Amino acid sequence: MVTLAEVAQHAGVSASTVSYVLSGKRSISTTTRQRVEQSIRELGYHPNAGARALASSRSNIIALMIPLRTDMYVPVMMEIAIAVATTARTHGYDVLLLTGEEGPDAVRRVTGSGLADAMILMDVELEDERLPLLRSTDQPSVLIGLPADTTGLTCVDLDWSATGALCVEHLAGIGHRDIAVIGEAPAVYERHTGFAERTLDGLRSRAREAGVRVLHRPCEGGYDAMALTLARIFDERPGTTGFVVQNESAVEPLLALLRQQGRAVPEDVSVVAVCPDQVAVQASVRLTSVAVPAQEMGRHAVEHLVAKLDGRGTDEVVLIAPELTVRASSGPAPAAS
Amino acid sequence: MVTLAEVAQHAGVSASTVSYVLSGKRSISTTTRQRVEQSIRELGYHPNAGARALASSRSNIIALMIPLRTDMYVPVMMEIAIAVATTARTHGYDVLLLTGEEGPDAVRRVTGSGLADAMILMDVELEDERLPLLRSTDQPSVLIGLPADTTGLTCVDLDWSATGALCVEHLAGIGHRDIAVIGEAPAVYERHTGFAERTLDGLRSRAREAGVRVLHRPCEGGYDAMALTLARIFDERPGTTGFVVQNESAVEPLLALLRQQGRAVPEDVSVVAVCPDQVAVQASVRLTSVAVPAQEMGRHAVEHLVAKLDGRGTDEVVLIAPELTVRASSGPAPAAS
DNA sequence: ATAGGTTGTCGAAGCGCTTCGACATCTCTT
DNA sequence: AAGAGATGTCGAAGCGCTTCGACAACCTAT
Repeated sequence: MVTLAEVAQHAGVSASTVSYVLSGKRSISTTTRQRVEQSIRELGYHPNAGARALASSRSNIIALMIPLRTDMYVPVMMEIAIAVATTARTHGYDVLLLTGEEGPDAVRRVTGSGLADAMILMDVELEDERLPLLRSTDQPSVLIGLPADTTGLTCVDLDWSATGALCVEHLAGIGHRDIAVIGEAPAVYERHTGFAERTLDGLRSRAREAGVRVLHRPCEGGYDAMALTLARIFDERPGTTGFVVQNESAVEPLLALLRQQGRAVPEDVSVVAVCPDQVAVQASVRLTSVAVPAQEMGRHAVEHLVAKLDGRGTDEVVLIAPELTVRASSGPAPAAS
Repeated sequence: MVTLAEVAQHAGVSASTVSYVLSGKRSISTTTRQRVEQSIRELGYHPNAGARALASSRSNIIALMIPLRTDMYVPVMMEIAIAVATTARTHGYDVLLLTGEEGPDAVRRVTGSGLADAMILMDVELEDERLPLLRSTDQPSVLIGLPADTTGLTCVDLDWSATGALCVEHLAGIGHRDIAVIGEAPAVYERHTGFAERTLDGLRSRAREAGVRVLHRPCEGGYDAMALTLARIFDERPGTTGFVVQNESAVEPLLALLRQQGRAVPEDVSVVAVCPDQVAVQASVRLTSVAVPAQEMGRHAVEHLVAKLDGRGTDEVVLIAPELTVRASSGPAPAAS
């Protein structure tokens, strides 16, 4: 293992000079710099992470807490995680993967041990039990998701409320009066996950304004659950012509069941999905959808965090504006018969 | 930030004693141990990760390299990643998330800097460019996936060749003579990803033995691609009655298209999928499938790695035996008409 | 020509921990 | 009763780096 001292010796300078070449925190003459860089290359030197962390009290690691649960759409999580990792690298940080398993203790452990310089939390609940810890520490953090009380926190999220409103707006705008919302699994609501509830709020308040009716039903993914849910919906509101789906694993079942029941999309019923674009275009009907901007969320989170770590940056809530793309699954409501 | 020295002072012992209490590397009297543990708790002490890494040259971090690509089934990756992270924690390790982006350089960086004690590599290609580096370093590593040459490496993987064989066996056993294989996206084969090619090998050699015909077609996921692929298959082999699908995003499109064409599953055609059980049971037809044991792979990988780090453990290739579960998508081949 | 500023380099201290050898006590043997 | 072996504790060295203050050496500007 090559050390700084060896590089220094090889280049004929002192250790501190090598350190300053590496960090750029003091000016170094061009000739010296080049000599040092040459030595670094020749010896294949890599600074030791532990020593660096100890001396500088900076680990250059960002912790990412992802949930264990699988009741949320996994590809979105993954996409965020990957965006976080790659963005972090461009700023010189590595990413430590923490699962929800440890719960709030993980926050304590990471903060206390200096393992990471900062954290990103996913799957935030409205009253998340990690928040008090976060507020009481001076370690920078960013939430992906919005808790009930955001004072003293930095959050990045899609504007779910606006997302819900946008869906209703679109459907109401093309004449639908009875809208059913296929939501996430019941457990998601029971946990009071922010995004699910906020979407619903947005949906409902816009519906009130637009004078349309909304029926919300949580739904586990899969065909059987969807069949049951759908039956109940048409039972209760036979006039339903618009669907909003916020549950990726319910999308395909819904389309298949509608088809099976002889309800044509978009002639008889319209469907708007809240899902990544990739899902929307790969479905059996190209779906009108509001995109979940997973990459953007991950990137934003890291960039805010890095800003904070650099002493720039402030606590703030960044809501990404939703965008609805009209595709083949929505159209004018059929004339009431 | 509480330090070891402060704990020592608080407990009225020397720093080294506290260290030995923590590590258990020397015997400590019960009374002293308790006093120290008490102090640790009272002060809320957490050992500093950097200092520890520096002094012990052990970071207690395992690096996990996951691919960037999204042409493989993401939930499986995620499941492995989560299994790795949770299993690692039970052994006192944290997980560093590396994306494929950096390529082989990431291996150099992590090895050289002592950031991680060991690595787990996913998405292994037959001639993976990271392998030479891995072989030339003494840092323990485990591959999830099988390269062409495994000498000096430890690998964990599903026995894909046996998986392919098993699928054919099942279909041939219930009378199917013409089998079509819907594979992963073409890019996966072009990259020479081990699992895809091995499955195919297993499929083909067993087919030869069983005297059945196999037609393999790579397929991007989604409806349009699947429609095209399916049309070509029936065009070339109208008598096809058995399908093997190794591409989660083609499963549902396939079922929908078959239904649409009036081919009943399993009466007219049988479908065997290679996918996680969850996908198999959530599909519109409960699928006969060979499970991809994602969790098991992740767990195994970590356990082998930890064994190596503890000085136990050897280089070896662990192939997990595939298991086929018969569900509702496969049945006797229709009598030839 | 000289005070005052830059610029580039160095030495040394110290980050918080692990670990080794030393040593003081005990507890058996014989 | 004395030596041998456990057992429990301590002090000190050192892991590889960052960073601070010091100080030459070189510029200006007067």
